[in-house]
Amino acid sequence: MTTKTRRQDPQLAQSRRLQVLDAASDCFRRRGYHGAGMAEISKTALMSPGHIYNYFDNKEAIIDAIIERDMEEMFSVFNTFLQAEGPLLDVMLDGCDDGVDKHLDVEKGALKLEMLSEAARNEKVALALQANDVEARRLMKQLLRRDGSLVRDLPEPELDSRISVMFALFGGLMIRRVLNPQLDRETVLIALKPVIRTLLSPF
Amino acid sequence: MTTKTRRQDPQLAQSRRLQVLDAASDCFRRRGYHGAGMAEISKTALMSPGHIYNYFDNKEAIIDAIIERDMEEMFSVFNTFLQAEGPLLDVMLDGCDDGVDKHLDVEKGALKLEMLSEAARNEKVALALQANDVEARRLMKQLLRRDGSLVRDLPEPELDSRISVMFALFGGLMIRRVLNPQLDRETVLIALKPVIRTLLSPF
Amino acid sequence: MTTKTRRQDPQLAQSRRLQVLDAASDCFRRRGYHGAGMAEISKTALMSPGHIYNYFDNKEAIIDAIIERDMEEMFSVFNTFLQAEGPLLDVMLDGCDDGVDKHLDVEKGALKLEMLSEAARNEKVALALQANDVEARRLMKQLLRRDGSLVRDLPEPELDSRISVMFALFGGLMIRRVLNPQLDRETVLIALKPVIRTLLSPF
Amino acid sequence: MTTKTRRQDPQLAQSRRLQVLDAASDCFRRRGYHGAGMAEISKTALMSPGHIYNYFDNKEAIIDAIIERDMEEMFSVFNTFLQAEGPLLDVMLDGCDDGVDKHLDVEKGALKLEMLSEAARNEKVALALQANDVEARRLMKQLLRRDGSLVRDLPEPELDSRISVMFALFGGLMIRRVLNPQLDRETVLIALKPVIRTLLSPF
DNA sequence: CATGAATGAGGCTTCATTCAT
DNA sequence: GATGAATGAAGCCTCATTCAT
Repeated sequence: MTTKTRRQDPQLAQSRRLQVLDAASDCFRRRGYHGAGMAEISKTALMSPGHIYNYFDNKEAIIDAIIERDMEEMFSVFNTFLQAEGPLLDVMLDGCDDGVDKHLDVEKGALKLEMLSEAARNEKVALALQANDVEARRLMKQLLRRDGSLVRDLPEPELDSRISVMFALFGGLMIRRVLNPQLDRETVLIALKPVIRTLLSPF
Repeated sequence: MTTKTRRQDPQLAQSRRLQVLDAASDCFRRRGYHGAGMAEISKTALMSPGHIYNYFDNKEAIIDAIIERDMEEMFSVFNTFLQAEGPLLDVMLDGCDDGVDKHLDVEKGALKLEMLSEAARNEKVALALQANDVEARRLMKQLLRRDGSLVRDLPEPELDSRISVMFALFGGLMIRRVLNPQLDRETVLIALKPVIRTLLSPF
Repeated sequence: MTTKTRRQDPQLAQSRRLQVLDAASDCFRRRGYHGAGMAEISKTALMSPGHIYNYFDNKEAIIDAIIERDMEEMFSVFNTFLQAEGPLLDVMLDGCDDGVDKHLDVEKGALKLEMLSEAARNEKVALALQANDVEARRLMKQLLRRDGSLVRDLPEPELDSRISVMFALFGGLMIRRVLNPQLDRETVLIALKPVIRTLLSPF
Repeated sequence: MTTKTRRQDPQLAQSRRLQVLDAASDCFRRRGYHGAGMAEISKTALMSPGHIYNYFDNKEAIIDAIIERDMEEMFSVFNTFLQAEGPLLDVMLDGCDDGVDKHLDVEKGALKLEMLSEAARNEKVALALQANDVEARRLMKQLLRRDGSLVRDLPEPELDSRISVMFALFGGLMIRRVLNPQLDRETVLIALKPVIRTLLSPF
């Protein structure tokens, strides 16, 4: 039934790719990109090392794919915001809780940090992440310029700054989590919301 | 000249250690912890690979020492703030420029990110960084509680939150730099200063 | 149509074998025995990798079969000579042009050299090639002993020597081609024909 | 005594390089370039695999060095001829015996064939061998043009042809040896010398 | 104190071969 | 008969670490 036939099944191929991606994400998170060996990844993926190379050209292609997957996930989050009704400030403040949760997630954070530090020495990874970020900033700006935003008429550079600071804030939470594992969502939110309010209102 | 005894010159030993630390910082910055080999470090330090092991047990011990040194540097920054006169808000807003500069520095950032992602999988590194952070938060709180602070009388959790958010903000700048290399200090400051003002004033 | 029985069609089997042999010859020529993978061969043969193993036990069996086929081809060349009329010297000199062409052919040469160097370490290949050579020398001697040969009455060892030298000469052309790709047929023939004349006349 | 000191000893380095070269020649001969693994080479060289890479960038660099070594050996042979007195024909006929011996040497031949077939698919190896051959032909032509040569005044293309044929002849002996291991020097010489005489005299 | 030659485990990747379908 | 997904041993190479000098 589920396994109809094995002959050139794109369904299967896709599922195998995901298997590898999941396993690799896991391993990179736990051991880092360099620390995780293909052997471990293949074992985690319940697949022979050699077979992984039917789906990915090499180890780097795997992290590339992981980044791409991340991108898609992020876009969907932005889409949620873009489709939300009402004043932007409220929408964003409501979204804060989830945003903090996501960025305090220790597992996701470790993987993201791993990719970021890999980017510092791996041109290709850097470019992928940067392309991703360009898009994220574009979507964010769209959000800030839409109806119901208190900052929709501010000049470009000021929006750029607000976006950078806001992104820094959330990105920085991943770092906080590593440096201060006790940090919890509620604590963060106390000061975070006022800051978000500042960033989404004219100064 | 100074103590001509041949055996164990602690002066020399210390200088040799620093030589290695400087070289290693440089290499880790450029190539990352895993990317930098002992061979390269030893060449940069003008010292044989073997000899490095007279000062450090292994590669990991080197990054531990670098972290420790980083800590000391950070404390001196805090001391500057603690000794500054006048209303805290002004002191901090003045300090912002330097703070942004430091956290946008691409080289330092790369090394820091490297250490952070190493922390995710290396208990010892994690503990060192966390200990450092505990101290940093303690010093920061001291700052917020001192005379001339508009938030000195706020309850503990609220201060904790403000500190975490502020730290996240600056830490996040390192990430921004990787994801958006064009980002410059002036742009960041536009929105950053209002945010700092928010964080240092009662809501 | 021909014998519609589904099971074991020797006709088809034979054609499949040839398909593989042609593909493999091609691949070995281009990439060498070790350089050509079964994947490439199977793609060239328009056949799945697994299916090849229905016709050949393993990769080595393929090169064995190729050698065998080469042998047959060579015999047919000799037969042409054996059936030619007229004084041997003339026949051979006429055949020279084709012989040079064949041995300067870069593709065939690459494959032959491949097999020769494989022979140096692969007993089975060596024996096949040697058996082939024994037969070639036998046919050559038949040629030299026939009517119209100026050397037909010379003692055995002398004929053996002439044969060996002549074979060395043509074999060596394959090597020349690798070492001196500019070498062309006309140039070779200038000195080759006098040498052949020497070899086919009493000293 | 022999081991004066280990500090940066170019003597030692050279001897280590040769150790590797000898071992690799041996292994390539026995197993072929692809068949011989670095592990086997390192074991044969009594040296760890890793250490080999202190002397050679990679496996290919080893075969390059072997080819270079071969070149030098060949040049010294030509020098012997160039320095010999008397009519060229006599010099060469005298040199024949050694030449045949060398080209019938089964070990050297296997290695040479290996390199030749590797050249068919490895550009760099091919270029090295070809450069070598250009030089060999140049030296040979020098020989044919010198005093005491019966062919010194022949036109260029005719000399080129004679050289190519002569080189083919000797190169072909390596092949003969593989295909006909019984072949011995004396047998070859019977017909070889008249051929050489033909090649070194006007037709 | 200092060197750098030497080691060898382990990393990524390839590829001949198998087998369920 | 035929497929191609899957295996895993083995290949080349790197690099942290050791040790004789």
